[in-house]
Amino acid sequence: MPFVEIDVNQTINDILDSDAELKQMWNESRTEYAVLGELVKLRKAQGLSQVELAEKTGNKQQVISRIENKENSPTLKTLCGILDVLNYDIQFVPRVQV
Amino acid sequence: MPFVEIDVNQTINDILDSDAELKQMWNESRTEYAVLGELVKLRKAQGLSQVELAEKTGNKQQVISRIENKENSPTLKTLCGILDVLNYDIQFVPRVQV
DNA sequence: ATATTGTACAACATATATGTTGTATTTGTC
DNA sequence: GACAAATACAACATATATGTTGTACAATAT
Repeated sequence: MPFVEIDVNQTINDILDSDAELKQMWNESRTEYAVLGELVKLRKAQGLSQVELAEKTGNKQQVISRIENKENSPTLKTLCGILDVLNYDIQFVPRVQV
Repeated sequence: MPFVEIDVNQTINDILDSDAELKQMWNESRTEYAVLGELVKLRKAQGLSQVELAEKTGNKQQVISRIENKENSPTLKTLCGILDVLNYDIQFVPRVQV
């Protein structure tokens, strides 16, 4: 099969523009998913497994997994517990133009 | 009654140092409470009432109240919904020395 | 004083996050 | 392939966030 170049973002935008309801769902979860993606990066950057992180935060590996896989939306309490272990803080910053 | 100068932080530290269990609770909620405090500031800075913010986010005024008063720990979904309305993003930053 | 607005509180139902246990699947290494 | 570690999945119980309605309380303005 020959290579086919696609612009993923453009493709996503096309799809979203064709479905208002889907677009709303997308926008509603964009911020949250970005945060969770960062969280996974932080854990891996510190060489921690889900099991290790779970032990340090007093959670279960399964809980970490569900959060990282966006199956659950963690409470701020849980999120802060994780960030405490990773030695990170949360900051609110004015949104920049997308 | 004459003025009595006290160092609030020192007083808090003294109390916490005398009760290990209390100290743990304090540390566990410090990060979360700081975040929620910022959230209230952002809302007020934009001149929004709890009712207005609730309408814009699709939540109830009572929910906003419980979050701001630290009675509930909001889900990341709820938090991001609020920040979307306030036009703010979440950033993780390495913790600085307290 | 009355009215209005903003916020807090209370009780209960529902939705969802977490706890728990067990296991399956993936990934990497030998 | 065999093995171990890491991660994902599944089912169920419990804890807690949110939805909902009603109301109380505080502050402010008229």
